[in-house]
Amino acid sequence: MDLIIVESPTKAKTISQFLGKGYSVLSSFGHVRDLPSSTIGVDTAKNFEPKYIIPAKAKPKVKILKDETKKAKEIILATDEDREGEAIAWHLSEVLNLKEPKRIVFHEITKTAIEKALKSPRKIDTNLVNAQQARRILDRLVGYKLSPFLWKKIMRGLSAGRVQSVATRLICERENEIKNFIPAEYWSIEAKLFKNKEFSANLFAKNEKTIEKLEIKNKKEADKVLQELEEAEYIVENVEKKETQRNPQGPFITSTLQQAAVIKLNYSAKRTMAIAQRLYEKGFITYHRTDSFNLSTQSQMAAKELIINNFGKNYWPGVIKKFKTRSKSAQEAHEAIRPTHPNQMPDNLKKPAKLTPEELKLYNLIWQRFIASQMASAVFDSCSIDIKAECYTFRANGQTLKFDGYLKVYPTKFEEMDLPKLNKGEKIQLKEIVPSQHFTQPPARYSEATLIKVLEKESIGRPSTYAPILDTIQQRNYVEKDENKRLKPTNTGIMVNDMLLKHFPQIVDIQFTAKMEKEFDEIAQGKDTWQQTLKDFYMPFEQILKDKEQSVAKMDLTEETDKICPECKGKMIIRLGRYGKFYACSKFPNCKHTEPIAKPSLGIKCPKCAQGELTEKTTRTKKIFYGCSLWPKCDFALWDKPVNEFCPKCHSIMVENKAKKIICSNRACLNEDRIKSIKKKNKIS
DNA sequence: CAGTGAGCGAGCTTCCGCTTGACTT
Repeated sequence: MDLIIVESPTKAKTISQFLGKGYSVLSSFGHVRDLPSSTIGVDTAKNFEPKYIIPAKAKPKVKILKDETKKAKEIILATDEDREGEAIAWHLSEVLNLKEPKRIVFHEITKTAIEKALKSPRKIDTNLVNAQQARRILDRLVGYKLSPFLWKKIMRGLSAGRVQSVATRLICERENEIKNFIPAEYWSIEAKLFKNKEFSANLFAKNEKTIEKLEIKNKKEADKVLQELEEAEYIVENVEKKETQRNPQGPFITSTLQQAAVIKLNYSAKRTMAIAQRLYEKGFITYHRTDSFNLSTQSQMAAKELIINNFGKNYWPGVIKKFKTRSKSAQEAHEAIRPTHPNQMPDNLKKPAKLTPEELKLYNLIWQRFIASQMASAVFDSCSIDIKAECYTFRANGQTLKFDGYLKVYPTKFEEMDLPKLNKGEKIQLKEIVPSQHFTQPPARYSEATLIKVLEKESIGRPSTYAPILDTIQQRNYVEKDENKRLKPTNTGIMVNDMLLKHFPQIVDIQFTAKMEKEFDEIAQGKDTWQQTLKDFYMPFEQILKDKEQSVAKMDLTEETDKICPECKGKMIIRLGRYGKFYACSKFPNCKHTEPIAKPSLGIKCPKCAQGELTEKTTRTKKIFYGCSLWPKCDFALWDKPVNEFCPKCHSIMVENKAKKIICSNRACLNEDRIKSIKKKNKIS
């Protein structure tokens, strides 16, 4: 029996179905070795020698692989064909002590692709492995050198890294643009016209021979134009008709799926990935962490058949549509995200409910996008009419849908406007002329969707990390979501960004990753060594770091207050401790008095001591809970937010749970209800 | 579920990219 090792257990399962008895297929669950997390694990003095360990989490998996390796005749490493996959293969061969490992690759999980791959094994690509090592070690050096710098100069627990620091920077800079934005006034002038039917045209140019673009900056200018138009005749100057096409977008890849799910379903990137994971495990979609638009020929033929059978021949474009990656850093180890069986229509999955509602919604989106990608373009009849009035030109634009094409399956918004049939020289009746004042708008804060788009464009982060990046910068409290789920920097985020921007501009440079990616490519092509690349980066970095540790002062984060210390009558100040801000006496260490900064009371008397009031508090891990203001005298506390109501049955205080339902805070009382309701249900069925 | 800062010095915080559970409500 031969042993094949892949990265994902679901992939292993699928492949073993294709191959049958002669093979055992197991998975590594991603990387099996890494640098230790407790120390830097890189000896910069010894040519950047890395120290790899098997993380505790990976140990049981590695043990299984070791045991199975002993039983197997031949070991075949079938990890993904990209930089990380090659490195995983190498780490596996090291850990499992493989003398001559066979390495195979495939880009689609189909029987033919795998059988073909098995016929042409190769050796592990050492250059590609070294490119990965350079990437890994660079990230470790940046992260584990800059973070401690921030601990020393700002406060403990902060972090910096090649990816998270740039993501934070983007959000901070957008906020600055918004803050510094000066709105500019401008005016538009619309003519409501009539010829057989009403339509409207916008003023856009003056002196049609020279075509000056017209900018109206204020009311005075607008009034002047209106005055000049008072006696004007409106005459058709030009009519242009043409057919325009709208082409379908490519099938989803991780980044575009996350963007569409935020916009169309209001799912966060994290939630989207969790749902996609389940769809993948249940066998409904192909792998969901990918940067490739490739589609298996099989799937495209299935799409063709489905399109022709369900919508008709004219909805099939006549050729198989292929989409190319725009991103230079794409590694294309997988297919695009598509339904594994295109003829599994979302509507047919509703009745015997194999999918949860959210799974079905996401599956539907993936299915539609994939099928649409293989469909014919939509066709519009568009028309542009120029109308002259005095020295001014108005333009009316119209379009009507002639053929819906792919829009039948993947609908997007468009406006239709049917203009009347007009001929050059015709005179048009003016109904009304409408001037309106506008102001230019500042750019919008990033949403998860728009930030991921920029990160991908700049080659920062990978499909497997877009969602975690968003989590990290929020968990570190650099960024938070506003009421519209848009990303805005916190004070901490701004502080850290300012510090990094001022002292380490080369690291938080938007281009930094792209530059390093070029270097990694050189290593992968054998044109440069990984040690030299790291040396070129690290030598100057180390020197700058040394200088900055000396020259940069620790930030003073204490704040003055009017509060007087009840013990020594000294002034109280606000200090920043491990668990956030607190009041401390300025006479410290002579006076050790401290007080927590209380959140406003909820106006509810403590049900336990009847003296204190309930207030919002936070645990050391920053989780919110509600406790008595007289702590430590009274230890009453709740996780859920209390409301000023009491349980009619047990008289405990009521709380609002996460589902925003008002329930009794007494667990025993609640359990009684739950048991009752379960019994009721059973009776009915 | 609840503590904090100085300094002493111990022990701890931290990166990115691959992959999924095992806890409990």
